[in-house]
Amino acid sequence: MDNFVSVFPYNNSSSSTSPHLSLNLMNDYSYSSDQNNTYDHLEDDHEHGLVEKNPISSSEEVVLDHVSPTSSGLGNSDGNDMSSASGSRKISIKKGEKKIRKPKCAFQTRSQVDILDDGYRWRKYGQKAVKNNKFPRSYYRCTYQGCNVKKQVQRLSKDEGVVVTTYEGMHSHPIEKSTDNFEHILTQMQIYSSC
DNA sequence: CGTGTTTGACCAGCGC
DNA sequence: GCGCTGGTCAAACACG
Repeated sequence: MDNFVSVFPYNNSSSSTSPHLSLNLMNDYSYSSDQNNTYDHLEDDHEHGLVEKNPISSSEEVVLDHVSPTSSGLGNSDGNDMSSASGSRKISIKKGEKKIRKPKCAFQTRSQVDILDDGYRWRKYGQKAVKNNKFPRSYYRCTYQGCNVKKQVQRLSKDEGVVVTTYEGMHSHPIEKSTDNFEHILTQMQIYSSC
């Protein structure tokens, strides 16, 4: 099966497959554990006018959700401090020091498959059942040496056709295999967002 | 044999 | 303090 991926706009009004490509990008670095439906709020954000439209070309459209990133973005995203080869799992956070959350980019795609072939090589390192969602969330990490980009993939239970992909970090290396559409999308993500 | 997946366990944060 | 939840680890396993 080949990866049919149609990225769709948030407005469900145009749920019929539109010929043009539209990407919904959410800069989401601040969700916490009380956010049961992690991404449900994003639709609301869309209505709150947080969306910038950045028409890239005649055939593609990027819809950005900007949630005021604290840091200046993922410019130094290769500094994913999570990966300590020394066995300590979590980041140790000093007292009184606020937890630094990595900016995340999340976007929804309407896809038959969960895994988007974005040209990078990913290794799955976990899967968890998510509250209020009958589909599990999968955790992937880029296998490129020194690249600690992570992504989470989750299918919405209220719309099984929708896959939410959350990227954390930015790749410090070129795409390994070219996939035209996604390469474009990722490039735009890196340009237009601070993710 | 190298690479990727599965899955149970572990840990930390948060709310009550 | 306790339980719930999300995120990660790592051993076992599968596959080309």
